[in-house]
Amino acid sequence: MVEHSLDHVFRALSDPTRRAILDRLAEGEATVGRLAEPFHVSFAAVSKHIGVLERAGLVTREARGRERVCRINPAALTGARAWIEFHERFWTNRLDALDALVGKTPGEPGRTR
Amino acid sequence: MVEHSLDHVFRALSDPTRRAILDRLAEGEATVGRLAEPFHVSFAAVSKHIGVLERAGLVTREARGRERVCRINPAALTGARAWIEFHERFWTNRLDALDALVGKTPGEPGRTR
DNA sequence: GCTATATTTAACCATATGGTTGAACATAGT
DNA sequence: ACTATGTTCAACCATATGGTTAAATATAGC
Repeated sequence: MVEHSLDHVFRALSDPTRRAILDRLAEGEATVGRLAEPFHVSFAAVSKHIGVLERAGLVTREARGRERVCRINPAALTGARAWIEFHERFWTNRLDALDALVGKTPGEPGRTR
Repeated sequence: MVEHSLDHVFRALSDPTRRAILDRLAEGEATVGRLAEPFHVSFAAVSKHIGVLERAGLVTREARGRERVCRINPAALTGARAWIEFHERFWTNRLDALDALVGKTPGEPGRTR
């Protein structure tokens, strides 16, 4: 429900390691330790990455004993998807409309007016 | 067409100024100069931002005389949207399935087993 | 050719990012 | 209580980012 800032969500998604962490989390919840295993970076680095994901609202960390269990929060993605969907559609329509207006089949490069 | 790296696309979208530039471009093509007007940042800064968007494949710059006309390239968004859609759906299904399995209505925090 | 305009490039600055290692903290297990 | 384990925090480093201003480049127009 919290409004997850597009800034943070997009930023979080822009790193391949973080996307891989999300991929892994998609297979089910996991502790930080297990999340770190497949990556060649240090434990602390993964912890930081998870921090970024957490701040973006994409994952939650729950203390379970001395471990921290991470889970995914799909809701945090809806804002980002909505933004993209809207613009993708809007732009495409716009460009189609322009092309229709000009009656343009692509390939008149350098039209100077 | 070109495979626009998710890294670059998400990164480009993570900045509010750049998203605003895209919004503005959605209203139609515009020169760098006109794009820079509404923003309080310097001309060069906007030029750089456009460079980022261009490298991500989100906009194209075409030289028209001494001006550069920027246009939007919606196709560059499809990869990002696909990623989000897939994961959003996948995760949601997963979590639903888990909840169904456990017959769990949320609210048993700190379950130690 | 000279000058004005549009844009990029270069040099620079402050801060953020992603990475490291090692210390600190919290809990499990003996 | 002690020790081992899981995780975070702190300090640090290199590089990237977003911003600036000033110089360089390219074209338009006289």
